[in-house]
Amino acid sequence: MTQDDATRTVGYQLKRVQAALRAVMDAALRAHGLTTPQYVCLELLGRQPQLSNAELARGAFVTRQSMNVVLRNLEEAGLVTRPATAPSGRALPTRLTEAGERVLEAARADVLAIERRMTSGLGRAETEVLLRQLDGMAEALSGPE
Amino acid sequence: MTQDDATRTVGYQLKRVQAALRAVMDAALRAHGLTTPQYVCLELLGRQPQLSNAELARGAFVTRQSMNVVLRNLEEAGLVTRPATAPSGRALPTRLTEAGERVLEAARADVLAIERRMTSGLGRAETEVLLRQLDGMAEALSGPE
DNA sequence: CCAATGTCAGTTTAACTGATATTC
DNA sequence: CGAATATCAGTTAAACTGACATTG
Repeated sequence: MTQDDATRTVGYQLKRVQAALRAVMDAALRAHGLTTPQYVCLELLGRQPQLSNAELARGAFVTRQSMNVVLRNLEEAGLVTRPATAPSGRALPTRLTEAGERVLEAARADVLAIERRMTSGLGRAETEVLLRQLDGMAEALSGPE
Repeated sequence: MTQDDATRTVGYQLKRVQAALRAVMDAALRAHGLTTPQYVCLELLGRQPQLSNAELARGAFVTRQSMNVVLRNLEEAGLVTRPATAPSGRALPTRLTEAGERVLEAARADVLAIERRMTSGLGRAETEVLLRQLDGMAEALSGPE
C-alpha cells in the first residue's frame, strides 16, 4: 500500500486516527468494566451533575434512545442514579454514585494518558490550534448546506 | 451544556467531527446507493487496482472478515469483479467494473465537496500541517506502548 | 396545543472472534 | 511447515427509526 492521494485527505486520516484511538480506548476501558460510550457518559456527568438523558445524548452526539440504553446499563451497574419521579417535567436528573465517581476517576487517568500519548508530538500551542481547527470543522459540517 | 474542560480534549473533538462527518457522508453516499465502507473500498481500488481483500482491509483499517462482506456486496451490485480462481496464492485481485468506475466518480465528487466544506476554514499550508499531525497521532497510538 | 422528555420495540450497520481450507 | 489468504458462521456493539405517553 503506497501512500498516494487517496490517503492524503483529512477524512481518511481522521478515520485512521479514530480507528487507532478506538482500539486503544476500548482496551483501556474494558479493564474498568466500561465501554467507550459509558465512559463518555460518566465523564459528562462528572463535569456536570444532574444532566438528563436527553442532555447527555446531545453531549455525546447520539440519540436519546441510544443514551437511554447506556444509562440503564450504568444504573444497573450501580454507577449512576436517577430519581424514580421527575422533579419537574419528565427529565430525570442523573448523578454519579460513589462507586461511579471512583470508577470514573480511575478510568479517567487511563484515558488522559492515552490523550497525552496521542498528542505527544504536539506542543501546547499546537494542541490549542488543533482543538480550534477541529471545532471549526465540526461547525462547518453541521452548519448550513 | 457549557464548554468546560471535558470538551477541550482532542479525543472529544475528534468524536464530534467524526459524528458530523459520518452523518453528512452517509447521506451523500446513500444517494449513490453506497455505504461509507463501500465507498472507501471503491476509492482504494480506484487508486490502486488489483488489491486483494486482505490488502483492502488493511487500507480501510478493518479485519479481512469485515472487508469480505463489503466486497461481496459490491460484487453483487456489479461494481467490482474478482477472478473465480487465484492467479497465485489465494489472493483474488479485485477490479472496478465500468459501472463501478462510474459510481465511484460520481460519489467522489460529492465526497470531495464535503472534504472541502469541512476544511473550508483552513488554508493550504494549515491543511498540510493538519494531515501530518493526524498522521503523527495515529502513529503514536499504534506504536509502542 | 406544542415542545421536550423518557422509554418500549424493532431494526440496521458494521464491526468483531473463531474456525477451517487453501496455497506458496 | 509456516505465513498469508479467503471465507463460513456466529456474535457483539452501538447506533438508528418509529411510536407513544407524560408533562409544563
